[in-house]
Amino acid sequence: MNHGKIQLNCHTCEGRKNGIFCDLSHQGIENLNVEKITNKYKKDQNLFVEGNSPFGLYCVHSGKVKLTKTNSAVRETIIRLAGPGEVLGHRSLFSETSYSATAKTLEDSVICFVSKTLIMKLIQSDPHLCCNIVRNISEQMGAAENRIASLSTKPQKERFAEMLLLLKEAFGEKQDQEIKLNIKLTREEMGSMIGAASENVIRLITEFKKNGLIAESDKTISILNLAKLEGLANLSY
Amino acid sequence: MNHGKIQLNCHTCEGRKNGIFCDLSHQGIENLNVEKITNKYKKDQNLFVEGNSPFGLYCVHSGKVKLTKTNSAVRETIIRLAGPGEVLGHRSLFSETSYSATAKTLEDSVICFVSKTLIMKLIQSDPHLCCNIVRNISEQMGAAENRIASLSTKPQKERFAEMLLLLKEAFGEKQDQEIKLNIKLTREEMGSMIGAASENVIRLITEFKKNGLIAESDKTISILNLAKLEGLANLSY
DNA sequence: ATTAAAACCTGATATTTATCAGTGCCATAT
DNA sequence: ATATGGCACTGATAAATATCAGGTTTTAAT
Repeated sequence: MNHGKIQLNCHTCEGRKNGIFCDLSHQGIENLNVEKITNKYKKDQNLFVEGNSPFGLYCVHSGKVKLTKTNSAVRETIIRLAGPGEVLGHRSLFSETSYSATAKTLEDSVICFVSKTLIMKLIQSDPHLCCNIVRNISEQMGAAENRIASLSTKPQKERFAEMLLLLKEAFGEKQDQEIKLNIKLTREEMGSMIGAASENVIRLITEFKKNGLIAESDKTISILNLAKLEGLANLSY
Repeated sequence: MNHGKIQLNCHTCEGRKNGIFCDLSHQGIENLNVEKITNKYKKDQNLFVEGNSPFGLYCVHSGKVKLTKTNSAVRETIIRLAGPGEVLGHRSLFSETSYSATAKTLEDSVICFVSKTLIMKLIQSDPHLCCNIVRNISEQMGAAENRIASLSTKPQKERFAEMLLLLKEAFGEKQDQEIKLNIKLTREEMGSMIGAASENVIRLITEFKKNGLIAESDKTISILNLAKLEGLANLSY
């Protein structure tokens, strides 16, 4: 087991270059680099919990995180999945409310913490950052609106096909003829992404496999027939 | 009929004081005041249409607007309702995509247009504005997440009760013992807010009336028994 | 005032989806 | 090696929801 501290360099961090810190000044990146706190998380650890008060944001370096809401104490809903380069917890940080969701690692991950104080300091010195945050949240808002429309109007099968396509956008890796979705989710978790009981997800997976749309090995789904899947998803965007 | 131009003063505009322009500098407000373009809209007019490119944002002075998405060419989904003081179109403006929804007036309205150029100029001179926009979108994102969770896990009746409570927050006016929801929506529109067929909305309204939860006069719903309604909505926030 | 269109309503039925019960598989801890 | 718990799977049934068909009322236009 490795108990050693991890040293990450924000200047060269690949994830940073696509995220909200992409066009920070050299000095800003240096501040980030010095003040950020990097931690290793095992699978199934919480970064933060619904109801708690935010004191900074989290930046995924490696690994994957799910954001969930536990509605009415019963079924959980996955609000978002975040992979390398993505930022978590900024929404609650700026709306000045407590966390509206719980963040939990889906696999062993390395994640940096950036304090609220530092964020505010960075925004002062580098106003661009704020615009990037607006852009980031705006894009997530767009995704959320699409999901609301899907949940409101589409049947489960279409939503499931759509989910596979979204996973492809975020975690897809082209391999020969097929596209491997590089993320491991239980049937239950997939269900909580599209508002379906896990039993129904199982049935849909069985059906899609039978029809040659997808395959699965080592808990990982691959898309075999993208065109057909897109047809099934009945996309409008 | 009144063809005259409307003169609105941003300095004294009540709506502005709760919105993203709330703590703009005096000079910033003056720029807004001079450059904004004010228009009257009849009921059912479009401000912008899904797929078009944004060139500014819209600020509701009076009246009400619905933001809808027409998924898969069939059923429409209401993404959001906006009343006086609320801003529309900023999401697409900043994510630099085309409009993902259509904005249409629900009643005769007066709405100001603010060009993208001016917004960017204001952000330059008054960086606070950007933070307010972040806060604004963050709050909307929170609402969107709640809706996703509701649609995913709650039955129609709960979602309908929840919708009435949200309408109360946005448009409720206390009158004696009851709370009047100052907005006129068709059964169809209410259905497209909660992902339900209009027939089912009709049945729910009938049921709620019978149970003394709500009343209706002149197409306007009033909440008679708030506590009972909150119980039915099974809120988690 | 008359007509047309839109919205509202109701019951019956079909479809979708959830729930329940039971089984087997597989990883992992003892 | 074997128990154990979690996950995957399957079929049957129940419940929720959509759709359809037929009305009535309301609203708006001529």
